[in-house]
Amino acid sequence: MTLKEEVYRLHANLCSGIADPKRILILYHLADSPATVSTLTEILETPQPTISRHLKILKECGLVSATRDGKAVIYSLTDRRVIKALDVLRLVLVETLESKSDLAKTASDSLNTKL
Amino acid sequence: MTLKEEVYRLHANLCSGIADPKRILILYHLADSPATVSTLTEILETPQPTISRHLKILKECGLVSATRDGKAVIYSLTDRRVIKALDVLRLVLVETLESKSDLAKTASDSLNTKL
DNA sequence: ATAACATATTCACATATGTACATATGTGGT
DNA sequence: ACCACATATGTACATATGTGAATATGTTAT
Repeated sequence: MTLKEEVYRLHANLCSGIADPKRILILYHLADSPATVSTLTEILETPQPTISRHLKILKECGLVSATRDGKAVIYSLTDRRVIKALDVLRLVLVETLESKSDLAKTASDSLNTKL
Repeated sequence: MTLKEEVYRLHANLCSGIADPKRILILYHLADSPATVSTLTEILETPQPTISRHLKILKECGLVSATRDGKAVIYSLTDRRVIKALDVLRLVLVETLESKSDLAKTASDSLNTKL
């Protein structure tokens, strides 16, 4: 594999880190403020092991970082620019959807307030 | 599924559109200029059916659009902001890698010239 | 050391994804 | 109609990914 291919593979790997609905939700929650696994488990109403595994993936991508505080492990966003990039993609998504279905219309309404 | 979940699912689907090395390469090539399937097949040295499939996925995500010109089908980038977002992610990736391995150093050198 | 809590990992399973090969569809020229 | 070229699709296969249940690891307090 050439260096170029390797770099693009790494880039793809980073992108696959943000290619899951739960992980996007996690990232947006961490954008507001750092949080523990328990907190995210409650907020996302998802089993704790599932949250842990998603966080592990995000950490391996370098998207989040973890610090231990006693029993709890606090996860926080490594770089806020990732959220900026996600917002751009979201906007493009919304504009694409707007020219399609009814769901899109409703979805874009609910999203425009956040962007 | 709630609307919120649905929107995040769609967002994740868009992200998975850019979560493959070959598709990222395709997007960057289309960023330079529109191209046909044949052209991309030659440039990426990848079987034509594979290229067609990747383009289909990118089209379904709304990331590229296709227009037919005689026998050829010309694919082009739908929205350049996607490249902007990818560049941001690439930059974050490079900075993350810089604090890790030797590959990272070389990779970041070769990337810095492009960003 | 033990108990209680927070987080991480293992396993088994279903589903999704990428690929190559062969083949089908579509388009223009003769 | 036929042929040649460009693109798309069907099939089969290997690999990757997400999930829940059970369990393991780590941390603090007593």
